[in-house]
Amino acid sequence: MDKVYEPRDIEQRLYAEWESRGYFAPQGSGSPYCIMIPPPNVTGTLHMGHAFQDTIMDALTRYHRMRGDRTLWQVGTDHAGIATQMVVQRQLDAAGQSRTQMGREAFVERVWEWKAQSGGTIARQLRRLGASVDWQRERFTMDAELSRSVTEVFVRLHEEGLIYRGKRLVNWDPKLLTALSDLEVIATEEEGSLWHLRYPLEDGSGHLVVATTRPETLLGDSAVAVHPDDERYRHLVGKRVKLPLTDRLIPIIADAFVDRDFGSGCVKITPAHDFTDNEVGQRHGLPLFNIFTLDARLNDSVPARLRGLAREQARERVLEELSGAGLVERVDKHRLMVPRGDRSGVVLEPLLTDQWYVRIAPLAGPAIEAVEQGRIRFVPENWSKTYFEWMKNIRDWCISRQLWWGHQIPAWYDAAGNVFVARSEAAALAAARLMHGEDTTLTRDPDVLDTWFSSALWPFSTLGWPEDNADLRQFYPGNVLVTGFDIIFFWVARMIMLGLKFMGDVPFREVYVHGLVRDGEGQKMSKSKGNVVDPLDIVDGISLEDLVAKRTTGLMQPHLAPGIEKATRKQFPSGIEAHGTDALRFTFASLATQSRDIRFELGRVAGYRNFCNKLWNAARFVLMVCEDKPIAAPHTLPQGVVDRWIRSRLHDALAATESAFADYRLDQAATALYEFTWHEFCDWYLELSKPVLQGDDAAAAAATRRTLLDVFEALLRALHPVMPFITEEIWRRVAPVAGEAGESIMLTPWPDQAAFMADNVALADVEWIKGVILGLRQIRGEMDISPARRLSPLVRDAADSDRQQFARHAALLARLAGIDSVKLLDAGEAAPASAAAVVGNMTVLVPMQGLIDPAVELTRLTRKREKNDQEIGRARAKLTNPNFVNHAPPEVVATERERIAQFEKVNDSLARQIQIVQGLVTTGQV
RNA sequence: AGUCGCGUAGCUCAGUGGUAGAGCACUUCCUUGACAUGGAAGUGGUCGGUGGUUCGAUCCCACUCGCGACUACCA
Repeated sequence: MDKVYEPRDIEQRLYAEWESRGYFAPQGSGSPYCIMIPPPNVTGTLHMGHAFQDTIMDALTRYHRMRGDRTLWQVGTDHAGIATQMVVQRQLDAAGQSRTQMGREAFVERVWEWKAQSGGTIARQLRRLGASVDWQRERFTMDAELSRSVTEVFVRLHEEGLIYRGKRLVNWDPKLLTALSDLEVIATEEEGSLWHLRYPLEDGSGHLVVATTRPETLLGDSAVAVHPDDERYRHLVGKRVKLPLTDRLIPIIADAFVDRDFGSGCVKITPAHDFTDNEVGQRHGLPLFNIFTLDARLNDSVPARLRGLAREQARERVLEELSGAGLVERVDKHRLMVPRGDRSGVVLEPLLTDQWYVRIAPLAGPAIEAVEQGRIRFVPENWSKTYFEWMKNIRDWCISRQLWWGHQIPAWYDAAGNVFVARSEAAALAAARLMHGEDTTLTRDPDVLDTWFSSALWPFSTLGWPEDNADLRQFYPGNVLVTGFDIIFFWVARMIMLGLKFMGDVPFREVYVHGLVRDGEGQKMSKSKGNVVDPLDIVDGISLEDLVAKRTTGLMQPHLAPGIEKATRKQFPSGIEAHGTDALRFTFASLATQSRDIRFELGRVAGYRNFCNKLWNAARFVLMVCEDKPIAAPHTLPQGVVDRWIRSRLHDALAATESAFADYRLDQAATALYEFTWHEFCDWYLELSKPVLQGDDAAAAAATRRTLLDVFEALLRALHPVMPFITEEIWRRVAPVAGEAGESIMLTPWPDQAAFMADNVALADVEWIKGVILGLRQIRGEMDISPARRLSPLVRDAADSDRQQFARHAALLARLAGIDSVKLLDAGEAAPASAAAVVGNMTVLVPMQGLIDPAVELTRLTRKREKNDQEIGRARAKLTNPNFVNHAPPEVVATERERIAQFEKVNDSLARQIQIVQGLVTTGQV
């Protein structure tokens, strides 16, 4: 084995093997365990959020597979309607082609080509991460089978009256020329103005002042509203004003929604272009004046001179004309919430159009109950509040999009505009002809469904629904959904609603909501900020030049490139080193806390790369001392205290890891395993084993080899869910030596705690050994005594048990503490001038012999005593407080008394020692 | 406006009603046959502030300051 772990070649080779041997498919007869991957955009690429999420899911999947569950991690991709269509459209633009010229069929064909070309990227990237998804079952939301599910759901919902078509105000994207759902609207606070406009009263007796942030929509006003109790305007209610720039007379109405303290207290009502106004309009039976075209220009309903103006120009012109007429009273600066499309970024326009909607209330009720009743559990629990908050105020879901890429709505119209919703065109036609005659012809609704409509079916459409089959029965409901909080509404809630509706059961039992990965400064990673890190660049490494190129090409706003380049060069002066997949995965696991934001820092990955290397070298050691050497038979219980100790510690580490997995606390699992591997197994056990392995007792050495192999092999398995590659690579070398059969660590069972006994006696003994070693190391460390220098310490106040321990562990102490001999002093026996370490009830003395500066030793001892004094002070304060003694639980009081006794004992020794050393310092003798 | 979250070592974060932890960084020493991507020792924190509950609060409660996210029809 190489001295340094080199993941590069190992990872891809192992993954190919796993996949080709079919290890990822559900196996065995254990209870089913299923995770549905949140399907990434088929033409997308893997980002840090994916990598984080996939690491969590893979760790859970591998863990459950090892626990014997019949495990399925369902993989697949999403067609991502708007996003994908935009990408292809941009490609066409660049090539000087136009979508509309091309026609629908050719365009859709073109998108499929793009999918074929780029669709494999994210799958390849998933493989590099080690994701143990079952590729045999890979699905795509526009596969024939899944499309069939979509149609089926649509038709059934329509039959039940839960899908309807209606002309309503909808969030319209004037750039993409499609309707959007409420969730696709990003409300941003922006700087704007509040214009105070004068609307002349019909009778010429003056004017009303109306405050608005959108003066151009004045052309579509139907009324002016005031609060019914507003004394200033009460007498005007029922009268009319002359709408400026038009000849229309509009009424002054009273409605309690008006806030008297905002603006002038008078609101213009534009029912065709504002959601609130629309409701007011309905309440008061006001007419709707649509003044915009689909691309947000003024239409023919406005005065001829204004027609065709884009809404921004329209605003200018309207204001010009109003000020010309003296109708602008004043303009205030005003911060307002502006609705923008989450894809296009342009300001959305509430527009009156025909769209399809899902009547959501009947679906939301059961979905709320499912969570209330605990049939679905959010982890962390808090997210259920967010879920309830939204679900209880949910509004009908606009599901039609004026796009070409997606599931076309299964609705057909005859010439008279009658609509036929059916599973196929033939069925629609049959129905139409039955009703309206044999010569009826149909045209299909051109719209497609919101991408999230098909995503909502993912937990059952991927398993073959509406067919009934074994997979569906086994793997629905899934066990856990792993997702970010950003799509609780978009996806989680909708899966719950439709799962309950069509499967009669929840789609998953638990929803594990993880945090969002941000950069080291806490900024969201985005291409335009230039702070994106490709997870595979952390795995494989990347040169600075390549990184700069990657970050600065293909920018939507090319002018940002220089800034991005500069920042990148500063942050990564020499590019990014290769860290390997396992190091990255371990990093993600360690970051999987319950916090909402996760700051990703490369330094952390480097730390875990070092951890991989540590494990690698532990393997080298284990192999070196075990290969071709006598090894005790498996299942022989070790007698050596150190062997028993490490087994007991592994027992605890496994318990901690298991409970961490059960709680979705991968950070705690990672910590438990890291801690055990590095600070117990490597730092102590490997060192403590050396004297035995090199000693004369062949039987003891063979027994230690057994434990070494047992513990290490089990450790590899415990680490495998998080670090699949390195553990597999090492396991294949170690398993044969350990006498373990099997092709792959992937197929081994999760280590059994019962095989590693808890052993309190061994724990106490090793604590004693460590105490002596640490005490001596401290003296060495602080006195700068060379490790090469052997010591011959003396021990004062040794009890019989201490004597026995010294005798038993002489070889260990000789090696780890670097001591030649130990002399146990009798009571009252004089000692030479020494540095001292208090260990339990005894004091270990290292004769100074010119090695030790008494002054330094004096400071050291004094500092120790001061610390102890603080503890004693605090403990005494408690114990002298009668309230504490009377009210605190007796065991707490007892512990406190013990502590104080212990500290005092130590301080007695220290005081004695300080006195001696003090003497040396003042006399200058050593 | 409403809902939720965060504030702990220089940095990034765990954590607990009774003794405050990790990683990185920092200081000193060490090329000891697993590992310098290493080993040993060490420095560093009135746990945002105030008040309350309690024998005891970093932890529970209230208020407050600072930051953030989400939801929402103040034109």
